[in-house]
Amino acid sequence: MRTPSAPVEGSGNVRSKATIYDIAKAAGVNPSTVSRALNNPGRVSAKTQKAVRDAAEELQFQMNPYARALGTGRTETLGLILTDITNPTFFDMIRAAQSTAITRNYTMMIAESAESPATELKAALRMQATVDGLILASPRMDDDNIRILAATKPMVVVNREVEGVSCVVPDVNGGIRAAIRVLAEQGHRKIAYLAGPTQSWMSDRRWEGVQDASAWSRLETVKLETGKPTVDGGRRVAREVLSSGATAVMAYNDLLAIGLMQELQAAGVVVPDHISIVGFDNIFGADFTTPPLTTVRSPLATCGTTAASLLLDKLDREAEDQPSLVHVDTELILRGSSGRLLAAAAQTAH
Amino acid sequence: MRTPSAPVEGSGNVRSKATIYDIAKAAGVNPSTVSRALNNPGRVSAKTQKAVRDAAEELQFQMNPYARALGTGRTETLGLILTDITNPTFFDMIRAAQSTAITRNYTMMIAESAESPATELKAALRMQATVDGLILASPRMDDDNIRILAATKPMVVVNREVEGVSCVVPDVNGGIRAAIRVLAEQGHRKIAYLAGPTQSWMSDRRWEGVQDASAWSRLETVKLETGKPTVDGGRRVAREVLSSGATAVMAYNDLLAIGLMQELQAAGVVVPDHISIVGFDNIFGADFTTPPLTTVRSPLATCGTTAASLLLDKLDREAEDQPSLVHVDTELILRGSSGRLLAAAAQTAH
DNA sequence: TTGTAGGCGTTATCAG
DNA sequence: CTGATAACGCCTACAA
Repeated sequence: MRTPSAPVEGSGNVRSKATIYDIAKAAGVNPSTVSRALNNPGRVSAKTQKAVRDAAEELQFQMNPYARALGTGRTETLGLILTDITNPTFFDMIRAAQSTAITRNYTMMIAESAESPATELKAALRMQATVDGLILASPRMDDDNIRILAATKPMVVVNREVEGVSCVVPDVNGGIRAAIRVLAEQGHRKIAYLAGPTQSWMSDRRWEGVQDASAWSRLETVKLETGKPTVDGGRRVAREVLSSGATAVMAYNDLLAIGLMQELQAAGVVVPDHISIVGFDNIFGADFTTPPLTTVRSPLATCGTTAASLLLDKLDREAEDQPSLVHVDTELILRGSSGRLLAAAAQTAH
Repeated sequence: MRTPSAPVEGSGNVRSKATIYDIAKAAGVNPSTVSRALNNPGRVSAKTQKAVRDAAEELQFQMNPYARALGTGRTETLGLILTDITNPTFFDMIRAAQSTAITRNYTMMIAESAESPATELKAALRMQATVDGLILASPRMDDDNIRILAATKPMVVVNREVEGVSCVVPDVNGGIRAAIRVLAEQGHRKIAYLAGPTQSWMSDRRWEGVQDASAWSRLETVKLETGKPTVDGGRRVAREVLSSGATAVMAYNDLLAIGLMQELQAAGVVVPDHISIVGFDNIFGADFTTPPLTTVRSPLATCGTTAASLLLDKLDREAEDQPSLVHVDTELILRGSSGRLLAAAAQTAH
């Protein structure tokens, strides 16, 4: 009826793939019983249970996830899509999401979009076929596409708010207000915001936050566009920062902030005496710089954990639950790259 | 014969899963023809081709990878297993591997072992069931297990040499010799090596390299054990470094080096006047420190690309090819954390 | 060039 | 409690 098809060597070559059929034969039961014994421990007699387990052990049985997925549609796999794997901003989140997934016996797949909405959508579509649920981190595609995806399979969005979809979003205003307040007290009057990618929802939120808080403190603001939100991108915008007349800079992320600081320092500008710099995210290495970087910490690790948990809960419930919106707080981490403006120095800088 | 089972709404609800059967119906052909049209473009008439493609497009067809995998055993997926996702050492490698995989239309899955040989083996076993091939980065399990895994499915090991398995390994000696030579010229006489994880093959190679090069330059060496190869691990070993009498330190990796430097500086030790510090890997942020970190650069990005290519080639060939061993060169990146030993300072330090 | 039929490994649904 | 049997979606001889 069923050909084992194994090119059997005489030796105890226990290589490769034993199926539940092999176990069934070894344990003297029916394949379906094996399946039950392995999955619903309790719905099978104790001795059968043991026989099956032993045989499985003996044959080094490894379930074939594809065969299972084909029937059940479930793969015990989560997908995580982000804009740039190498962006340290995501490290904590990846790690956190990964480990909570593992804890619940799920595997995680990662893909990146290279900041392109199209690539992102394609990656998401492809992943949808493979995973039980998806986490979209800082997605660049438009709301409608996100909702379409969310309608297909459970999904959680991080770092962006989308109507009708579960989201985990840092509330940037707390951290920003603290930062602006401090900058104002230190004598700054004009703040430059280094914008993130055009498609970035979060960059807009941060810019809004900066404007609001600045208005409150009667500070002037100016928005400077940048290319990619990387160290290099920060370097490139240094000249523009200098000519903007701003004495303090809030960057879309730490990478930009660090790049800017490096370039300014190379040009003889003293941080923070001439210009104060504040980043976002508190990435790994943000405290390695001289001076160490003042930054608004987004608890990305918390976001990762929360997102994964939310998603896994959805999967467990299997029900059409309400989309939830989780806000996590941000805080200012005051370090050396921001400080009181030295009037004399300020003049030198221009 | 086959129940579409779709709870068909009247509307144009194109949700979820269209199968080749749906396409077949829409295009007025047999499912097998659809399969052919989609996979072997050319073995089907032009007009059928078009009809099928159009229908697929229309129905937003997404192939079910599991169904395909079940039959063919191939999933177009690569697995990458590493010891610690958050270790920046791997970032470049992950990225490089990922993007070469994508280029060849493969997806990549990532898992981590938390530095534990047992976890690692388990993760590898689990992944084997899911992926077409595996990349093991800095594996901690023993050679035999690696060979067993490699016998099951195509595999490439990075950062370690295993007899009979394809490996991509940085040749540390070039970089180490350069480092030791410079240190010797700068007046150092005793070098401390901060060891990596006990299970780390690469840590042993680096220690050997340090010993060899030191012997050549008639320098004394001492090996100091550390806990986890992290910034924190580096901090913890600072006291021991001071009491070792060494004036220069080579750390297993940059993380350790940075942690050590931070702790020493906090204790008033001046780097490099009192103690020179050299790291390994040239991770992101290694040049953020003050002084910036001197380090032996391992071209991990190259390793990632090479490993992925090797693996994909294996998969293409499908043949039992010879295991290859690729060496990539390392180089010394001389920055500020190493330098001439100041005699006066040296005395102060003890 | 295209259709038919069987199988991939597992789970689910029925009987027994 | 356990056995038989039919899907799950796709691929691939083989036949037409």
